[in-house]
Amino acid sequence: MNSYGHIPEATVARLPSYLRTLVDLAAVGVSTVSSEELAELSGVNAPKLRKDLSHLGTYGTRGVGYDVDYLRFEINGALGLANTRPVVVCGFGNLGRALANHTGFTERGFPVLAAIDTDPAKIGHTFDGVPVHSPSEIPEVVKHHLIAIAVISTPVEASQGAVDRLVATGIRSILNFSPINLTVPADVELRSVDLSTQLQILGFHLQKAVIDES
Amino acid sequence: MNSYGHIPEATVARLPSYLRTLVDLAAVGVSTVSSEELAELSGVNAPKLRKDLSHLGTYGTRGVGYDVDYLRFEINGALGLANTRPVVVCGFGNLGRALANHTGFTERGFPVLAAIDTDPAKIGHTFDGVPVHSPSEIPEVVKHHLIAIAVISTPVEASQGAVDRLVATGIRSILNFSPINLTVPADVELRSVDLSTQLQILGFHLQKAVIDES
DNA sequence: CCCTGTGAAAAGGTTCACAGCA
DNA sequence: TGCTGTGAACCTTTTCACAGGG
Repeated sequence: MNSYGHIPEATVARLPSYLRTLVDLAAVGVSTVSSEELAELSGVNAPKLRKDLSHLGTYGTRGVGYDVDYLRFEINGALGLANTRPVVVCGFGNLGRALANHTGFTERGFPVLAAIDTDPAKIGHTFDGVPVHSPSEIPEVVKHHLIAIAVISTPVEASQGAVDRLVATGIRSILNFSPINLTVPADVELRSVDLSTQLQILGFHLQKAVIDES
Repeated sequence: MNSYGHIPEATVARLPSYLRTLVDLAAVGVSTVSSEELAELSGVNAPKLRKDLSHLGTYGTRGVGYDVDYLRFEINGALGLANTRPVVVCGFGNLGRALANHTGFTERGFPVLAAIDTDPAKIGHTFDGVPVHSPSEIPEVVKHHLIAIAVISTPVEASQGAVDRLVATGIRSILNFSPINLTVPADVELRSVDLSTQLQILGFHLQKAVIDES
């Protein structure tokens, strides 16, 4: 029942990285870690890490550091990972299949329990344990698997339609990989990851480096 | 030779989205667009869009709006997309293959010209036009294809090693998809996209919504 | 003495109202 | 009049220095 006060968005975005580092440390048998070490391994600076953790509570021991298992438990709780969130993948092409197979999803409490695709050759079959359904079956699939989150990996032409169907069945969390700006009601949380956008940002800095040299 | 002054990072991150919208508008035959429309279609508000564009230059016409083709040309130039940047994909598993096939990469000037993998069954073969090489061939591959950017889609255990090899051959732009915090020299730009991090952020807000209701 | 937790300052980003040009 | 471009206010995030408990 801890409500964790108010955690800034920038902090929330970094918590998964800290959690990953803590899991790795625990696997290697480390039981205590300083903010300096944890920050270094997580790719941030120490004051930022401490400020981030201070928003969750005071889980460290002055003069010592943080207990790996305890901090791990607390971040896990803050992120709501105590609960498993079943996921449906919409669009079972190359990317969709890669995502459905992504072990990191299941490992972190986001099992992909079903996929949606329009290809009759795929519908009704199961690939790597993931059953493929037609778009018309979305309501049943969502209800049956208690789906909490939808991943969009359809071609761009199909993504807005898929989102509309999902929203109509009550889905309120969507992770979009198709390169298009989707429209959702205000109470639906949509996060978009455009793979080429990342390359374009890298491209910008490459070019800037050349200009700066001249 | 336009150096574009100094463009804030937050603006750079949004330019690809504006560019995408402009390309779509041009495809539908729209030749002029207001900041209000362009912002709406790009998923931002109008003042933010105008402020972003003001960092590139004054490309609009007061009382009228922006010329779609001209603005598209300018953003393209600002992002350095006038040049093609050949890409190598390291780790040719499910995700690597999906990325290598991703049409958005080639369309936006980032052709995937080669892949690297340790699997002897893949090395020496070509999949969907992408030749697969062994890690030891990285220097030759980079030189031969004038590779500018590397994408990491290896298992976590292999990613730091792959990055080290790439950096040694002179690669200075890396897009990492493996869920681990990689270490690179200060002059190498590393961007990381952890797919499960995005789900965890969605999970956080899901949980918060439940708490807020109580 | 060591390392965490935090207030205060600085930097970066967003919003707004409106000046100014077509 | 209409819509862009921008200075100023506001908010968020980061940084820093150090207070304070083990």
